[in-house]
Amino acid sequence: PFVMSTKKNPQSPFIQSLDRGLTILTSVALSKQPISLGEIAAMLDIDRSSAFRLAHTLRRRGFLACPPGRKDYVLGSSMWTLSHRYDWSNMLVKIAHPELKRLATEINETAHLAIREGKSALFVDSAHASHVIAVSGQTGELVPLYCTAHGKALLADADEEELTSQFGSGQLQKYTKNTITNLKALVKECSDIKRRGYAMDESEYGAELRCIAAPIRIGNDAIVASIGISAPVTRFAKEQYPAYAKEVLRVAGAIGKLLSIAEEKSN
Amino acid sequence: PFVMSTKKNPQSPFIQSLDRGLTILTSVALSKQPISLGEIAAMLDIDRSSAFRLAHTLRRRGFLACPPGRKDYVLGSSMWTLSHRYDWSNMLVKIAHPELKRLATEINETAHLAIREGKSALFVDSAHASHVIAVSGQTGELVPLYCTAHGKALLADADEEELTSQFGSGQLQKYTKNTITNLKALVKECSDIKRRGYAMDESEYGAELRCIAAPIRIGNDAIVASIGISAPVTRFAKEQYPAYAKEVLRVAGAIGKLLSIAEEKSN
DNA sequence: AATCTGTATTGCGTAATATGCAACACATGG
DNA sequence: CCATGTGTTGCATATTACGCAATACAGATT
Repeated sequence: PFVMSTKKNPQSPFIQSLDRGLTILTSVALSKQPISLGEIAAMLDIDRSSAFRLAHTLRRRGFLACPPGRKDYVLGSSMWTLSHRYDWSNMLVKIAHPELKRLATEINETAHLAIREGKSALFVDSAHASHVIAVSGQTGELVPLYCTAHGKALLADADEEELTSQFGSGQLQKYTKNTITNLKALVKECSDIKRRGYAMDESEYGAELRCIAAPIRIGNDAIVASIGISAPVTRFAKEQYPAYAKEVLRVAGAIGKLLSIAEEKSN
Repeated sequence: PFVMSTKKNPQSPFIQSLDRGLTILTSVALSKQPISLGEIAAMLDIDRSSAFRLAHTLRRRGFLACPPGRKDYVLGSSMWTLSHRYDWSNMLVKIAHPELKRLATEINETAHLAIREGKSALFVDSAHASHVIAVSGQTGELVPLYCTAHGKALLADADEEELTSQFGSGQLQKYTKNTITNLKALVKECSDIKRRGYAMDESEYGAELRCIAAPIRIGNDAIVASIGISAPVTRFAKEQYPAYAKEVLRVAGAIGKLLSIAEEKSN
């Protein structure tokens, strides 16, 4: 039980310096403060000169930048440009659609896929069931975050501070008699959702409409989307929540895992 | 359509394999299609095996991913996570604020900094002049993209296809008698703005308000924000547009350059 | 099925490359 | 002014990543 040998691992050939560069990138991105060369060197346990050359290469390519005047590093513009040029929702839709369809078929109700866009949730895909009376929520529609199942699922990780900065501390707009209008109540609701894993919408935005949604997480961490099913209260009884929750959670987990097929296979 | 600069620069020491990895990352991000190993190898003019090891390392770290079933590469979840965890607007504000203040002082009117958030422009910072009657636009306020100077500046690069997918092909909401409600007209307006470099708001959203704004570009390319000045028509005459434009363009360019201090200094 | 073609993946020797050391530059603060 | 902490560069060495070639695997063609 000693020495972690990065020596012979025939399963995964990896390029040391690239790997180190990516470690730097990750650390800088996750840190709220600019990171100095010394910290980088210490973190990787390498010489300062090596750290400098790596950081310098990242800077040349615009992945890191130095705040004007200072000499430590922050994330550069390339990260912004690249991740914005890339059509994430398209990729999400492509990967998630089969699962979305399976969910809709299994429950036999309309299933939706949503992402966050500013203060709203945006439906980016849906799969309809055989029912004639489909739920209104169309692909492309924007709905408020604080009073829909998808929206609240997307907010699951938000704390009071974040919610306040998003919605202010005043009253929220009331759409139906069930709409949460109080920020404190919203904070509680979010923490419940986070613990429970899924969010419910008891006609809080659209009348006579019930919805259940779960956040889709990358690496069991960052929330990137939500998936759920909606139906008129006439077809979707309160008693069905537990059964539907099970399915929705399973599918949300499955999609999250699919999105994370970044890591190598098994070895 | 890739551009590789193979220029040698003995002054700046850079790590070959890291640089190659970043090139791969960039290419994959900018390509609409998944990229195969062969293409990567050809692009870098290296052996397939080397390309494989680089790509494999990127995949291990989640910067690249393979679409389920397929064996070519798309951008991975790490890029999304990292760039979203990072507080870009905060960095933008920090870097741009001194320039924003100088602009406000020079023109002696309120200057605003905005970013795009979904279908709206979001004011993230402002600098006020000595005038008592300040313009309403407060930091944190959301305004429509298609009928404000900041919004239109942020849309400058959008083509008809993108505008249609954002606003649909129907009529746009009319706020004042000057509001552009026709998509065709908006397309024309955007191309004019792109050519001219700045956008104007002739009381198209708020009555009796004039505004001029210019897009802030990273590397003279991607639009990341907009900067401009606003004032009541009683103080901001049409004749002042050219003079104000000059200042706004200069400041927008300066901020864009500051944001791009990713590259090395002078060498 | 068997073969073939193209691609992904792995082993290995070698040479190029990244590394640590040490010297140098540069700023900050005493 | 020197002291001390950074960031930066030159250089020799061995570690590292490279290309080659062999192997594995998948899809199409016969």
